[in-house]
Amino acid sequence: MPTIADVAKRANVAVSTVSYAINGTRPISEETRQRIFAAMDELGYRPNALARGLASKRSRIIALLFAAPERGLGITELEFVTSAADAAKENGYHLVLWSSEMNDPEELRRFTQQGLVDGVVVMEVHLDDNHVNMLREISFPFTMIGRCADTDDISYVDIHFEQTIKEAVQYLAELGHTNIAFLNHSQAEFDAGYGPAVRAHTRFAQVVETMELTGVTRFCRATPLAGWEAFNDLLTAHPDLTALVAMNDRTIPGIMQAIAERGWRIPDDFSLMSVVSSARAAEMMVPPLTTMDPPTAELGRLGVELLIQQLEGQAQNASQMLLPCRLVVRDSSGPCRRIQSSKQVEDQ
Amino acid sequence: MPTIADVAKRANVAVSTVSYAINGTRPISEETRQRIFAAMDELGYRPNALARGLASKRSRIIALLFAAPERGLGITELEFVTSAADAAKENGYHLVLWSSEMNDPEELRRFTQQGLVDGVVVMEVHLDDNHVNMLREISFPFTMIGRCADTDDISYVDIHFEQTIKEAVQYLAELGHTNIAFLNHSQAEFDAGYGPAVRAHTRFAQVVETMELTGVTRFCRATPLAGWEAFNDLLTAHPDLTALVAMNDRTIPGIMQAIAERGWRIPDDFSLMSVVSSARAAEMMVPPLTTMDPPTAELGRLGVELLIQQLEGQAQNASQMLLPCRLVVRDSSGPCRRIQSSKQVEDQ
DNA sequence: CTGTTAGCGCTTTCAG
DNA sequence: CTGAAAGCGCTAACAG
Repeated sequence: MPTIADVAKRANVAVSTVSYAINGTRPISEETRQRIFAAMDELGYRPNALARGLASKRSRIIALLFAAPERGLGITELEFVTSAADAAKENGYHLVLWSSEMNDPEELRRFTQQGLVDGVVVMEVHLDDNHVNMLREISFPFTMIGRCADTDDISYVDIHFEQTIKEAVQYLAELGHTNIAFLNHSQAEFDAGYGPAVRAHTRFAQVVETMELTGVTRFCRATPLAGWEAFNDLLTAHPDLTALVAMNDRTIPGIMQAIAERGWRIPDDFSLMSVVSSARAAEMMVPPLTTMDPPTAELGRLGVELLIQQLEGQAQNASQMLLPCRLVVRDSSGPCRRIQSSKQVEDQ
Repeated sequence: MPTIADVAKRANVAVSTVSYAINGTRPISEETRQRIFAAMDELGYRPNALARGLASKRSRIIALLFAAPERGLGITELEFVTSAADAAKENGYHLVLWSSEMNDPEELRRFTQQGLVDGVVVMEVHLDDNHVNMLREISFPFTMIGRCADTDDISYVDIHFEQTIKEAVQYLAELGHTNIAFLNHSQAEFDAGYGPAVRAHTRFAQVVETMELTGVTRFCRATPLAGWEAFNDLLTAHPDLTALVAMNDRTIPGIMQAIAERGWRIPDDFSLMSVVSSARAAEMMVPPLTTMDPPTAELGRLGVELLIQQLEGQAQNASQMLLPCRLVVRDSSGPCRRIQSSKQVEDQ
């Protein structure tokens, strides 16, 4: 493997000149530039990433703090990873995965202190987040996909949950639904201050109140069985429900089954939709699920791009962006005939 | 950030002694060892990964070549990534993601020549694989999750497709099915020499022949719609089919719908199962899908562990392992009543 | 058992 | 516009 010295020798220049030519850090006459690049080509030279990083104190490596959520990883998380990796590569960075059951923030500190990475992108952020607190304390550069409660001076991208929940409820209301259930993440995740769970919870209550609808909320673990139980509980307590909004599509098969067991049809007798749910999952359902599709690829990409901007000093102050989910109407939602017809019965 | 020199000074030893103490490369008297580690603790010293790598010519970083398959990424791929990351961390390595639309193997060469990573784990391997050929040509250390046609001197872990297909067919045969369809990956993937598609194809033909069953094979893209079409085509041409084995669970919802549209019930009128399909996906179906569950976590873990063994010279020769999938009977498979009853009609 | 020192391959002052 | 040389922080001979 040829080194920069080999290139310098062959081009009849000093190593520093080669370095400047490569990095464009200093003007180089066109002629010597040509000579240098010719030499590099002929030798098949590639700068050594480690040496470069050691000397410049910038490794051009960033880490994705890839913490598995309590509910397990899904396609959404996968898309963060792939889009983050692509974005890093396009910007000339490498992406390392810090797959942490690092629930110990000390481990995160040790990792950052190895000098391997220039910054980290944190995902699965809680309102009061150990990892975020750690990084802040040691002033290590980072951005979030998601956000904690106190976001002063931190760059992040997150889903606009407030708007997402509102649009979902509004959509159902326009179809004529007035009794709507909201199936959140698990109680454990809510209690742990998991951002999406908390924000959506609060927002749903606000929205139904403002719109003068009847809303009921329930927590639910991310399994079909939990969905089945939750649905039956909800309908026992609130038989007038005609629609349900779920935070997690993993509950949906159980819900669909519970609906089928009542002899009901979707969406004629009951409407179902999921928020922050990947199109891929939605299209695996029968019938395909109406969802608010999250911009997963953009979130992953922006997470790393904001970090890189910050590392390269192009960012004066923190950029904070909230991205909307997009309503995609598929076949699981529509006007409700069940309650309408029973109302007609009452009216007679 | 303290350096090794600071530690040496504080412990009253030479830097090399500190280095040897850290790496255990040379015997150190217990007393000085103590002094050194005390000094490290007091200073909060962390060895610099870049410097260490540069000096030792071993970065302790490996890459996962994370090529997106034509059919898109699924939970199986996600599990490779997370288990690979965990395994790397447990062995003191970092894992970088080389998310390649690197269909250009030259890009892979450039990446390896940067001296950043000690080796790479390749996934989504084709029988004649550009990436593998490239790595071989430049003698860069690597292992495969999957395998190419010529595996001389290459370590790999792969699913034992031959056994998996056989067990799946055997299971269905024991339930009394004699007319069985096999829904492979897409024609494009087969033609590209994608290992699983080719091996499963060949094996299915063998197995039905040996067992004196009637088998029909069809390629199918990884979407519910393609599954729907494929199923209808198959049953038009072969009305006696009573069971289907699918290579990709993304086709299943379409198949289930097609079955429902005929007024048939699963599994009474038709049995369905998927091979090399994650439990997570299987449990999202209604009814839950019988599958041959692949050992995804082991595959990811072994992929990196074999690589690390090779890098650390503990591997004399290539280790090649084939792991079985595990039959998990859920609710989509059983004896067929449809054909039995029509046979009875004939018998009368 | 421990110390000295020459690199690893590059960046970046400092000097011209 | 270009060179010389001093590191970056660590490992691994080499020398005792």
